[in-house]
Formats: sequence, structure tokens, C-alpha cells
Amino acid sequence: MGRSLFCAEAGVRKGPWTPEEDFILVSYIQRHGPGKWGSVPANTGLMRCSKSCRLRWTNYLRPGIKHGNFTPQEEELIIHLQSLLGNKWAAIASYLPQRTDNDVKNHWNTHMKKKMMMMMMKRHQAAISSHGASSSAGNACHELASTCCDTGNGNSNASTAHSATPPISNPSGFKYASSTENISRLLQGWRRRRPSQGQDVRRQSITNPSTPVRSLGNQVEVEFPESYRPASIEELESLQSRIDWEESSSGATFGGQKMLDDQLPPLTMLESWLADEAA
DNA sequence: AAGCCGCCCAACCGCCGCTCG
DNA sequence: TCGAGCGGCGGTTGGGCGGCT
Repeated sequence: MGRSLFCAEAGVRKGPWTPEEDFILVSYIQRHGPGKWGSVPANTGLMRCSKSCRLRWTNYLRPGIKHGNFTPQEEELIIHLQSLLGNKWAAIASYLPQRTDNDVKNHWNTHMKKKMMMMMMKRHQAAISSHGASSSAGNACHELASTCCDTGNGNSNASTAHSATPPISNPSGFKYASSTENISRLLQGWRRRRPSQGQDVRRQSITNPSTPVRSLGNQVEVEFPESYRPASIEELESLQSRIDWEESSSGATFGGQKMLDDQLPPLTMLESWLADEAA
């Protein structure tokens, strides 16, 4: 496979984007829509590689992006999703339409990892004080390491996190929620535990995806082709409806096995903690 | 006031998977 | 069928900034 080196072309500019560059990029996308990133530098005269243009657009210039503080609801949703999906930031970000994967990833690495570490330490100490050096303390340690220190692939996180609790039965190994089962369980669990807030989180974070940008730093109006728009709440709801329908018609499955609701695999420590917090 | 330190986040890097000729 | 090109993703880096001494 030919692997193109990142921005390996000569004369390619690196570093922070200037307002002028942003203006050029946004103007171009306004006319042509996002995509065809390979032709963007040539057509705009930007001394940036195509990847850099795409990243700048998706992480910063794209309309509907919210920067700044994450709400507690957003954080809880991220924790919940991370415990289920592992470090699949793009997948997690897809449930937070106003946030980019980069934002979620940065927020996790800079804020939430630390919070989780503190929470685990508290639990660890509580376990020690109440049971001595019990197995639960050992489990807490193990999960602490898995959750907070794992910077490897996301699957390892998801799978190791479950080692403190009985692993999900899956002969082919735990997989990221490319399966609707995982997503379904996730959303169901979220609804069960946070019946109103779970919905609110998603409603709050929705911007009308078809709303063009009226002022974007340089007062550029952007209109998008039909082919481009971020996931809307309707799409998320539709996804959930489809998942619900699939489950009702085929029975809930997990790891390729049919499973009744009360036979669902146990929640991870993090999820249990979220439930405690919500109670 | 100046230097140091730690934090934050935009951007970079490298790999993977898909598409298309 | 094969391989080049491209888009996407997750991990990492480093510059800027604010707080502290």
C-alpha cells in the first residue's frame, strides 16, 4: 500500500493557521463543499497539504462546532461511551454532534483522565479502609490502570476494563461497537439510568445542521451541499429506533449470542459509578 | 519583574482501510 | 487483481499562556 507521508511535499506550510488561510479555505468550501481535499491546496493556492486543510475544517472551521467547556452531562456521556467503546474518539464524538473527535480526545486526556484517576483512588482507599486489602481493592487498582493509563488501542481498554468484572462473552474478542448491539446497550443503559438527562444531553448539543454559517470569524456565509452535514438528533434517534427494531425482531444479541435483557453482561466499574452518581 | 513550571489545545504524524483506475 | 491515492482515525507533540515563586 502506498502510504503518503503527512505533508511531505516541499514548500508546505506548517503550524498555526492564519485568519487569511481560514478565509480562503472557508470561501473555497462555501463554493465547492467539503471533500476532494486533494484538490484544495491546488485550487486555493494555500500552501497547506490536503490533510491539514481537512483537519482545519473538521476540527475548527466546520459550522456547529462548540468550543470551550464541556458540560457535566457531556462529560458523563463521554465517560459512559469511553467505558463501552474504548478510545474510539470519532465514534464517541458522533454522539456529541457539536464536538469533534479531537476535542473529545483532548478533553479526555487533559481533564477527565485525571478526574477518573482521582475517583479510582478514592474508591481504592475506601475499599482498603472497609475491607482491608480485599480483592475489590485489587480490582480497583487493575481497572485504574486499565482506564487511566491505557494509551494503547481502544479495544485493549475496553477489554481490559472488563477483566475486573466477568468478561463479555465473545469468542472473537471484544469489538468496538461496529455492532448495533453495543450501541443499543449503551443507549438503553443511558436511558435507563438517566431517563431525562440522557435525552437532554443530546438535544442540547444539537444545532440545526442545515443552518449556514453567518459569521465565522471572517463573516463568511457557508452553505453546504446536500451530501454534507453532521449527524442530527433525528438521525441519532432514527439510529436508536432502528436498533430497537432490530432487537425486537431478532432478540438482543451480544457477542453473537442471543441474550435476554437481564442476562446482559455486567456493567463496568465506571458505569456502576455513573449509576451511583445519577442516583 | 523575571524565570520557571504545568496545563491546554491546535496541529502534526503515521497507520489503516476504502475506492478507483 | 493489484496498487496508488485519498480520507479518516488515534496517538503524540510543542507552542502559547497563565499561575506560582
